[in-house]
Amino acid sequence: MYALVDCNNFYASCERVFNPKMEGKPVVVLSNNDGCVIARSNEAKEMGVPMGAPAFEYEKMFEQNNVQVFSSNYALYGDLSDRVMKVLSRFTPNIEMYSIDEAFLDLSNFPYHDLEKYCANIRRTVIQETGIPVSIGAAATKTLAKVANRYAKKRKREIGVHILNLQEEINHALTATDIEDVWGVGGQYAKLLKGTGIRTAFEFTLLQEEWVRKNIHVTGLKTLLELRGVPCYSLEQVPPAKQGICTSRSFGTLVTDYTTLQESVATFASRCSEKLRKQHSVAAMLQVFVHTNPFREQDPQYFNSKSVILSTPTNVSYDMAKAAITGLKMIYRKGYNYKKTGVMVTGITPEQSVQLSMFEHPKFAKNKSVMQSVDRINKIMGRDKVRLTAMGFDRTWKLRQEKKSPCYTTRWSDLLTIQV
DNA sequence: TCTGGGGTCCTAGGACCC
DNA sequence: TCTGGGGTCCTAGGACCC
Repeated sequence: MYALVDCNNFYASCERVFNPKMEGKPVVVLSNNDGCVIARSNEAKEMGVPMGAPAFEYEKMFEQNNVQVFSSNYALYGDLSDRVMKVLSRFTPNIEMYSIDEAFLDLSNFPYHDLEKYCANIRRTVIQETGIPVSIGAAATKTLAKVANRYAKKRKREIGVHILNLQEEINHALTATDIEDVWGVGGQYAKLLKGTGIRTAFEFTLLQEEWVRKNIHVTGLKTLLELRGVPCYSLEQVPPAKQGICTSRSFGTLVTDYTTLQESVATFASRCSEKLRKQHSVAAMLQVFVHTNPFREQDPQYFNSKSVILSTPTNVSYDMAKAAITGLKMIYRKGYNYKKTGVMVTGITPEQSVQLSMFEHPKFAKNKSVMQSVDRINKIMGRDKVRLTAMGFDRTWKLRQEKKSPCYTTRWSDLLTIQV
């Protein structure tokens, strides 16, 4: 049996932990740049705020209904996520941290008649020790555990736990699940399936395997089998090494000049290098992209990207920033309002197994110790305390974040004070 | 009239997830 | 005026190899 533990309305719940006045009130959290709604409390959902809603369209509605609005605070969410995962790890050694707010637990070794109690205990402990409410669904496959979790969240809100074990119960839950709510079925396939008369997860399980294989490919077939109780996905306790790493941002204001774009691109390249060093790997290729704002239809639009091959795979900030700037120079065009740039690195391999370039003088040891020192200083003194000049110092392109809550758990100056 | 067979690697595009 | 960011997998097609 797999259990899926999913934090309820995670970002919204995080905002409430240190601000209990918001209990029972509508809360929404916005994406970077305060752009879209990416998390909603139940109250906000019930008021009809859709996922992904542009914040500016709902500004009045938020005001009229006293909705608490927050910019996203990833330092806070990341830290609370770690705490939740730590609590879960006490209940089983076999855990897969699937996303910032979800974990699969392998409960195969637990006697089946205790499962409901055991899950209820997990749920109680998490909320008591972290303040984050969770829902738990358990079943024989991951996809069915997802179904069970959704069922627990929607129909058993008070209990918050649902176990799918008997075929009768499974069929009932599958019938109550719309096809577009199945894990692995997105908008496009849901449309296709509805076109052929399939509306629920249960109806989907009755389809022929060949048809699914042909029209929704092997991923669809795996979903079908998982819903029938045949496990196709196992627990991934050790996250596989990343194949690509990307850092990109939309700008708070539109950018037209080359220098500012270059500063942003150098910053993102440096950030990618940090991420690579953190996982002890190097990248062989770097891609830089720029684009204008597609929502401003009156503006001339420009999307472009350029790949740069790194002669020797690297994770050294200045090498990568240099490559990114080389690429940017090739695609920069005057006369556009740029909205977003980004840097992506691929061809990722372990640091220890780098193939040296035939024509380059090996200066690995030196670069490595410089980077290690920079990382160490920045860890103690704060991000970008030591930085590349190319990154600039003004950050005129920075994010808009007007409603960010304090970093209650990761910054001394933001520590909550209580007056008695 | 006829034109081999069996591969790999890379990229782009489309689907999906949170 | 204002519309996020970071990933995965699969397939098809082209270029290449012997």
